Amino acid sequence: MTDYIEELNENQREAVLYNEGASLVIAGAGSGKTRVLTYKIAYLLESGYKPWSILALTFTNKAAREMKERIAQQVGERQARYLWMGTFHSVFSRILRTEAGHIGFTSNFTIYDTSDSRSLIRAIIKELQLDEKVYKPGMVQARISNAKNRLIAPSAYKSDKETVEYDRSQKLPALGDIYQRYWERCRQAGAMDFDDLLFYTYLLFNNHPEVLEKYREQFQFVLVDEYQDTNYAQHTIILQLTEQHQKVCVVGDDAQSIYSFRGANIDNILKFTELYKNARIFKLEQNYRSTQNIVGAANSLIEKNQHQIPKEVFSQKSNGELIQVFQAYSDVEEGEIVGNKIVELHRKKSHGYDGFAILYRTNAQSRIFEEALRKRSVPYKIYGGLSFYQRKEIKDVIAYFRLAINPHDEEAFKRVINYPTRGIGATTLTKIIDVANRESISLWEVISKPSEWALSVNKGTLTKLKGFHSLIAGFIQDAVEKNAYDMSMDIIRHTGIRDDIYQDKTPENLSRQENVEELLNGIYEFCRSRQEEGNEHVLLADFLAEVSLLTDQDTDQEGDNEKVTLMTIHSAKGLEFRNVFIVGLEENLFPNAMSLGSYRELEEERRLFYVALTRAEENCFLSFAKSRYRYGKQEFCNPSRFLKDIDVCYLEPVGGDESLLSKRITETRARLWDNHSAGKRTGTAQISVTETPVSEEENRNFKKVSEIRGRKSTPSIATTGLQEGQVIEHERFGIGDVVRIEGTGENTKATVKFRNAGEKQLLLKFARFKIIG
DNA sequence: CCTCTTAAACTTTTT
DNA sequence: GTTTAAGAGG
Repeated sequence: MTDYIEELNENQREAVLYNEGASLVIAGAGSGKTRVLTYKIAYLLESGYKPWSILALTFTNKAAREMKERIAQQVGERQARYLWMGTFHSVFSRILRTEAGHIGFTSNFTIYDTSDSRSLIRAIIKELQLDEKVYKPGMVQARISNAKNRLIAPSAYKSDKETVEYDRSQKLPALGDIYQRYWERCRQAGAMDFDDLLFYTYLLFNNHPEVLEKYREQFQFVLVDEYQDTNYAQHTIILQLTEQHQKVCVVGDDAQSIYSFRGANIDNILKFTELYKNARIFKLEQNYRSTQNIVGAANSLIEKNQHQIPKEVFSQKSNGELIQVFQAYSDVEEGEIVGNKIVELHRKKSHGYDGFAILYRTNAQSRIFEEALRKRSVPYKIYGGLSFYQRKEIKDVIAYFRLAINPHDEEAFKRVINYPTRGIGATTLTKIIDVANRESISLWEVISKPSEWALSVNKGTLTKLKGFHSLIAGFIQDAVEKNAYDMSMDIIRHTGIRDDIYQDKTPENLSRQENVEELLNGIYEFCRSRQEEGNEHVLLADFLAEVSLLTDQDTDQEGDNEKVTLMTIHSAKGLEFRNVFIVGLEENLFPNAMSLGSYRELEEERRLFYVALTRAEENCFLSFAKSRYRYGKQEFCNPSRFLKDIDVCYLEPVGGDESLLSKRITETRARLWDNHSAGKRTGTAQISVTETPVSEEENRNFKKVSEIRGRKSTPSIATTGLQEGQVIEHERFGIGDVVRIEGTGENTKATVKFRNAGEKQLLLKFARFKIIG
């Protein structure tokens, strides 16, 4: 028996060792769920399963990566690297790219993000001459997404009596038509949205039994993490893959189901034992994360929910501290209290900053805490909100990338046809779209043969269109052979983006420059790490395929240790922190006003609070403010009903009686704050005083193309010298021992066991490291 | 066709 | 308070 099995408690061990058929692991918060999954996969590998025959689906890419690393520590990188592990979306997009031909796509299909898809929906609403006030794009998008998650295609949608009747009663009879058009336009553009990645996987398996058979045979064991947050489509795909062999293990906790707005359905857990008749159920109830007080408080809260699988989560740790509840007079004061508390714990009890998290219900709440922490020079990192890839300048650049890979991509086309300005305006674009709709072709096809499709524009415009066309056509040609980094440099130069953002030094432009440089450096790193792993040709398409499913949760910045974490409760799922602050516990904020409509939604909010509480290992602090700025107006608020749901024996109220003093502080602060923001406005002008000429700036920040090329021809000094048994220090992976050297000359590969990063294979001609022993 | 000014809508949560 | 859409004027 393998030694790590000894580290598990009885229930965990049973869950790990049972591989005869389907199993459902109900894992309470902090009960070592990830540990069970990792050990189970390690155990499967040791029992003879090949790594590529195991499919493990996680909720975030980061979770997948971390789990892979942990498995690598057990069984070695050699095996772990071939595991199929990732989010539903990333794993199935990979399969869809391989099988694209079966469903009428090419392997280069674009993935539309939420804003691409919304913008297309808006365009369709306008084309159908519907009122945007009635058919709100966001709401239409939600309805379409919902249909897709239930695997209802446009044709089925339009022929379903009940749905049609419902839409009519809602005074939205055109929804089916919008859905149909949206569907077709996505196909025309060679694009899939997030929901399509699941829907088309289902269709692929459903309509092509031989393809399904292939993957069924390949994936001999399937594991799913966070099963309570899967939707009907995901659940159905799992069933397609595993119904025959029943080798499936799903792990989840109904009490932590917080994604119903995305179609997730708790009932998937309940239905599991109906669909897999002989499924065994394992319950993990011992919490290893939190103190007894925190677990007790969380239990007393979740008891208030009707709809749940009964279980008794318990902790054998110490009682720990009571949960402190702070009352603040304003949102700003709430920030001050939290900031002070963090500084206090840091100073007096020397708690490292990385052990702190501030969790809130909505992203909009982050600002105040940022201010408070900045004022105290407390380092912090913030997740969510506007992600890097959502920024305008980044989306613009990426839109060109997308066109170079898939010119039919309508949203990318519209985005850059006139950026940088080349005199092709709204009128021309409308004409192109009209022709495309009339002929059922993509916008790109229209401008490829404008006369053939009878596009009526004047001569000057036609020339401009031709210019744009040949620009993109050139990129398309180069993109199949050129290195992704060279390609991205070409694009930024030849499109005029570089000239546009480097022409002046306004603060906005400076930040755009920084962001574009960061993107380029990202691509550079991407190429390098791929090359190190032995891929000679890293194409722009490879980068795009990866980047469209990345979220900023997945991209850990260097030097992000020792920082306080700010995030929404949703993104905190699966994480743990020594000290957790749950803020904004007010009616209409948490529970959110949007969720007060139904009991179901209210229970989900309560589960959300449960998730938040159970993130804490040692200390948990709750806070609410009596007034808060919303839409620029001050609003008064009442404490959240959830505070009353926690048994008082776990709580310790703090402050709230120094009303006069606090009020005075708040007023003074409000005045100061006005001055502060006024000062900031004049301050911005001064930032641009220290300036370097554009060219220098460029040279400093853009890495030279020759750097990549250069190393190809001249192998690094290390290639010749490196021997087994030596110790190296790698630029990214740190210190490691050279285990093995294979191959000769150009293709020499080293297997290195890194002390922190696990075992890696490095292609020496690309690897950057130095020998230290 | 472009750009500047003004008005309105907006906030739930995310792959 | 912030961001994005629409309208006016060049």
